[in-house]
Amino acid sequence: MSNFITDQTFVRENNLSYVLRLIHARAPISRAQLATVTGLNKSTISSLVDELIARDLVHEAGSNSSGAGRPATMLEINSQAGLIIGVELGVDFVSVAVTDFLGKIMWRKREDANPNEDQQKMIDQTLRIVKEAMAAGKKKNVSFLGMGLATPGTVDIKKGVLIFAPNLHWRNVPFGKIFSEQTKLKVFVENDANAAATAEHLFGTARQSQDFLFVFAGVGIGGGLFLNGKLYRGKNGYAGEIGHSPIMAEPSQTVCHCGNRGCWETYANQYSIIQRVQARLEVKRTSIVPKLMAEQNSPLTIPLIKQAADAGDKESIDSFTEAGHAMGQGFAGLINIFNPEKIILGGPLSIAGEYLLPAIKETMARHSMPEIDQQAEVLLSPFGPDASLIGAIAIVADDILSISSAGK
Amino acid sequence: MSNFITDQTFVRENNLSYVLRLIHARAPISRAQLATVTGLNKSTISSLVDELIARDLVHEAGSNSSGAGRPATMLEINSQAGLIIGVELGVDFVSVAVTDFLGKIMWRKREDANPNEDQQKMIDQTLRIVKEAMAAGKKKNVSFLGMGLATPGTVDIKKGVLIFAPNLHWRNVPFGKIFSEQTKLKVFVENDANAAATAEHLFGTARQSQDFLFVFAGVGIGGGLFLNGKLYRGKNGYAGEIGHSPIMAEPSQTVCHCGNRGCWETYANQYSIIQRVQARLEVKRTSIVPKLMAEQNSPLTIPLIKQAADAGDKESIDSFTEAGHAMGQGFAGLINIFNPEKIILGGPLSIAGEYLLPAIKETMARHSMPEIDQQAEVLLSPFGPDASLIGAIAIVADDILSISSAGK
DNA sequence: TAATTAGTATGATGGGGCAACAAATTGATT
DNA sequence: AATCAATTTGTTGCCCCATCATACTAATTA
Repeated sequence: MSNFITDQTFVRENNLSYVLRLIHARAPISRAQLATVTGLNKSTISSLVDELIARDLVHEAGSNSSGAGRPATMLEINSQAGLIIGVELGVDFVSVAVTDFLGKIMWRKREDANPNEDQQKMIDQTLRIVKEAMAAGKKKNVSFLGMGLATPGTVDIKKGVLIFAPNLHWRNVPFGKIFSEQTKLKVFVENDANAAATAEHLFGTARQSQDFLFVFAGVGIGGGLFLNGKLYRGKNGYAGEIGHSPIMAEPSQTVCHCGNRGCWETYANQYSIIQRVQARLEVKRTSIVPKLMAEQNSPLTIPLIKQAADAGDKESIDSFTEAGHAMGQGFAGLINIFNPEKIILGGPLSIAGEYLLPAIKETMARHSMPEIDQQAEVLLSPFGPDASLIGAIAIVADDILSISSAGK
Repeated sequence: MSNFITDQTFVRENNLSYVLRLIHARAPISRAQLATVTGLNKSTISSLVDELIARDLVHEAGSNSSGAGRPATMLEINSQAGLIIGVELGVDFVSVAVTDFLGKIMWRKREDANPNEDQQKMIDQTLRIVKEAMAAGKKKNVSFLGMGLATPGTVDIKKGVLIFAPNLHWRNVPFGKIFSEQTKLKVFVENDANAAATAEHLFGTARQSQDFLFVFAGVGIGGGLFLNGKLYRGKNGYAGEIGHSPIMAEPSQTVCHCGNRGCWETYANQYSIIQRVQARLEVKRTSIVPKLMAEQNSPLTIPLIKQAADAGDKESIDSFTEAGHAMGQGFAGLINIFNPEKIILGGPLSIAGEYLLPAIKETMARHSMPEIDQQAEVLLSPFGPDASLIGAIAIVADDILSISSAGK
């Protein structure tokens, strides 16, 4: 306690937010149950709920008579409180989605993109899709609550500026300003892994968790650290660069794009898997991978390897398993450091979760302290490769659930 | 915001605590300055300060007239608020200290001990020294505020029970119960690295820091994680086992006592340094280390190697440097993950800080992402090998600074 | 003596707590 | 079938006590 000054306004907003989040996490729930769970007086709960209903964030939804006594009026989040636009700027694509307040997708679109070509072009492309999304949303008679944008790299969330995205080769892009001017919406910008972690907390497998890690595996490996019940960002918002911890998974050490050797992510990112498959193909010719590539006129990609693995291709399965072991080594280190309730794997690589997870768990168990390992659950994100897109939605929803627009 | 319910009592206690900590960190300070810094109304500050003075935690200390206007009455912590007993249970020693409320040592004693021999014997030994300490403290006319105990291993701080200390081979020791029965004091039990981190936050080099790491280097390497302004303990209080992250510092991988190979601490703990010196001695005979060992009739220890290094002994200096590089590799990983304001090195090994630090910084810079590294400061704990002993004091002081005895 | 800064006193506003009450149901009794 | 007690839900009115705003007193300098 005691990192900030409080007053009665804080008490009110804090309790409003607490109750609102409880309803979000445990709906349907009655006023009486809320009073029991929070320890607040029944009359206080009534007053808080009245205000939430007046704000159109909550509504009553029938009554529930179980046993003797007056039946309870159940409360739930008003999914029609407004629409949310989420944008994920990936390394080679743009995804946009429109959801209701509960994260249910109403509309979505994904386009390939090339950030290396021209920054302005990619921003224009994104703007165009966002405007399509808004047009689609306007057909419902509900207003927009805001827009969220998730991107790899470090972000100044207060200013809404992307500071530096190594994989995009972008620096100092004022996304918040650009998109709020064009959409007239409140725009939130967040790191992709942090956004995904928020999505798990609000909509996914970490709704009750205070301490969990989200591992975003794709071109690189990024981490969203949810600690003591909130995102941990570190001094400058750089926290979570878990991919660059030095580990030794194999004798040969690939040079990481960060310039070092032995970075964990060089053994476990999507490129490492493609390389593993390529290396196997040179030795062994029975794999169905070349055939699939020819049929689909496609380069060697993770979805294609996954497809091959599903068809029983040993080279593909083995490559995933190998990468899974490398991942597990990193997970072990994380578990020793954080003693989290959960580690959730998401991002593009997570589509191969069924092949990665057993290897991850095996190596993790071998390399982490037994007392800690027994406590930690490893899970696949229910949002898979869309984790950060849903994350972009989640950071908007989270702001509203916080009540106080001043944040913190 | 919004991890807990609040009410007016919370507001009062929180603000009392906030103001008390401000006075602790920035004394001497006036009411007017407190009002400016906190943003609270002048009358509110007056009321809070009155209560702190009534509780004997703060007192007025002269006035300070700078420029025009009525001179300010300066406030400071009442160092005579009471005495604190701190106990550090090390792997092969027991240290006890008595300090005033500001952590100033009034009395201290250290004895060798052997935890492998007999747990009860070591507890009895500790109790004996604690009673000596209390007798010494009673000569002043001030009462005791409480007792803190720092120990390696995982701790249930609510119950005051040591859950498991691998280095001591102890399990489920109810220190809180044992010592509070014998001393009639409120007893706090905490992990050694967490305690040391608290000491840095209250009395040391991290008084203004919200996000910093304490690295306790000795028999093992443990970490105290101070994140978002408070200690992070993880799901079961196991967080901070940073020593068991798998890294590759050298080709040969020593087996760690945790059973794995390649753990960071096996390359950087005190035993690794002793081994490095021993290996060098076999090759080269000019070192003064054997002479020192003979003169002092001492085995090869870190203090002895430090002594040799101070006398210019190349083998000793090189051994420290080599271990420093291994440490730096681990530090780099930590900085990438946490983006902390500071990393503070303490514990037995820190007496060789002047030899370790340059190597640490060099390797750290090479293995961490440049943007992050430039932000992180690496420091030696001002308490050196006593970091956890002062930490035991600090956890008692911290509880009092929290005002609310219900904690949180 | 005016200007300036420090600290205090008083009443206002509005949080949550408490206790009595009203509302809506079940189920046993008549 | 009608009634009444028991039970649970939710509301109302009053209280306590946070901080705030304002006006005040206090102590210094120029």
